[in-house]
Amino acid sequence: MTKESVREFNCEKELTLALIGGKWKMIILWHLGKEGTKRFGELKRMLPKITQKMLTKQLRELEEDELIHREVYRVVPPKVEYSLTEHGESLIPILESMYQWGRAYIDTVGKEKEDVHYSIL
Amino acid sequence: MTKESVREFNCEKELTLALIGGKWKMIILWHLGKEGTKRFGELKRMLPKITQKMLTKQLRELEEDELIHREVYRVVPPKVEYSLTEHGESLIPILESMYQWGRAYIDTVGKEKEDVHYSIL
DNA sequence: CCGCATCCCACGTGATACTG
DNA sequence: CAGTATCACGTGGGATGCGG
Repeated sequence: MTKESVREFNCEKELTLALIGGKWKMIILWHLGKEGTKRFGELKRMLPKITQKMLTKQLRELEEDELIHREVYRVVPPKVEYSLTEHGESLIPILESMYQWGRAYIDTVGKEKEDVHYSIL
Repeated sequence: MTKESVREFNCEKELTLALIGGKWKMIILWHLGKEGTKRFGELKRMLPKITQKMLTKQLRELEEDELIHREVYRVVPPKVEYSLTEHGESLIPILESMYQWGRAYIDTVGKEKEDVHYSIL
């Protein structure tokens, strides 16, 4: 992830998956895409169940991969804003497709299987 | 995954991610989508680095999620064929998008960062 | 307000050997 | 040929507390 790392994949789509596959990454990108620039605390409030450590980690990785931009304002109290980069923006249509595919899947498969429940928080 | 399970997600796209997120699932779906029905052994040969156990596990989960169909022929030696279901087919365009996004990403970001290497096997 | 350090556990994945 | 069964391990992720 940092210096001199090598990422191996069977196919380019696995690279894509690796970049958005973190537990909170898609939803972070989603919020930044739909609502624009957000402060750290705002994101934290939007994702009630995330811990500070995880939010920080996911944001750092997204930044490292150049999907989001991190703007630090040297003031007290500290203020940090996050926004999508061009690469991040270009990912939104894919997330949109995944969102719609998921909805359709629940509507059909979700109904027939009483033993599996999909809970959207 | 099996009986009386509950899957929790922040959003529908996380469900989609959960279904294709296994280490070998996308590439299995990809091959079945591009080349049609395949036998167990054929898939194994296409994914040289996968173990039998993992191939079996990924196939079982894909079947459980109704993305692929498993056809068993009661003959000796055994013969089992796998193919995409309708749900599986409908996923291919998304995989296609992810493939193309990954290619574009490597072409731009991949060039500028000498310290990270993306190796497509 | 934002982030780092530490400890810890669960789970996904892998290596290997055996079977109808 | 197409699977099970066992054992083992790394790491992604969670809880908690400190720091500038």
